[in-house]
Amino acid sequence: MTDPIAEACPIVEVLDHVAGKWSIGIIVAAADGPVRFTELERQVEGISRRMLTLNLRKLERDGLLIRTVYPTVPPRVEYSLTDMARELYTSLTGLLGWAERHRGSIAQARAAYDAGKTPAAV
Amino acid sequence: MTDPIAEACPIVEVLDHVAGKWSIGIIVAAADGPVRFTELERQVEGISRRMLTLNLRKLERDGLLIRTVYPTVPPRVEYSLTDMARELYTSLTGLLGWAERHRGSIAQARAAYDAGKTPAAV
DNA sequence: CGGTATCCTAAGAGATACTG
DNA sequence: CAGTATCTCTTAGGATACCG
Repeated sequence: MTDPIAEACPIVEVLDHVAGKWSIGIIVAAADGPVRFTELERQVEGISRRMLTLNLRKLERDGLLIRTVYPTVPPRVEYSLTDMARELYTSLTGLLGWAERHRGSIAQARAAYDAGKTPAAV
Repeated sequence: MTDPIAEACPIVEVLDHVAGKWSIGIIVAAADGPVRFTELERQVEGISRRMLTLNLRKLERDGLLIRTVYPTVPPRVEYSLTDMARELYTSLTGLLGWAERHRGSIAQARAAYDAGKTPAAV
C-alpha cells in the first residue's frame, strides 16, 4: 500500500490532535520560548481556561509540549515545545503562510458562493 | 502587529476549515485528478455520506473544490482541486510527512504519559 | 498562579431511508 | 449516482466558581 490515501487515514488522527483549532495557536505561542499558563490564556485569544487546559494536556500527552513546574510560592508552570513540536512548527508555518496568502481569496469565494445561493429564495 | 500570534488567530479560522479531519482526506483524495462522490465515499475511509456532503460543500464554498455536474443519465459529479487547493496540498504534504515520521513517537509519548498517570490509582 | 469541577449549549458526526 | 432529510448521540466548547 503505497497509496497515499490509505496512508493518510491514520495520520489524520495525528493531525486531528495537532491541527486542532487551539493546538495551532498554542504551538505558535510557545514557539519562541517557554510560556506560562496565563500568558497562553492571553495570547491564544478567545480560548477558555478549560479548553486551554485540555489542549495543553493533549499536547503534553502527545509529546509535543513539556510542562515544567517550578515549586515557587506563586506557582510557576512553563510550557515549551519539544524538538518534535519545533519540527511541526516548521510545517505549520507553511500552512499558516498559505492561509495568510489566500484568506482574501477564500473570503471572496465564500461571498460569491453565497451570492449564488441565498438570493435564489424566489 | 508583526506579532505572529496575533496574526495567527484569524488564520486559524481558515485552517479550521482546511485542516479539519475530513477536509484533509478529501483534498488528498482529489489531489490526483477529478474524483466522483462515490469514489470519495470509498477513499476517505470512515466518512459518512452526510459528512462527505457537508465537507464537500464547505470546501467548494471556500473555493478549494470545483464541482462539475455532467447531466448524463446516471448523474455524474466530479470534484477537482482549484489552484489554491493544489498549493495547499503542497503545504499539507509537509504536515502529512511530519505526522508520518512522528506518529510512532507520538504513540510512545502517549503510552508513557498514560503509564505515569493511570497506575497511580493507589 | 494554575489549574479542577461543574453545568450547559451548540456543533460534529454516525446511520440510514428516501429521491430526482 | 449523488445527494437530501431526519433522528440521535457524542463531543467541543464557553462560563465560571472554587481550590491548593
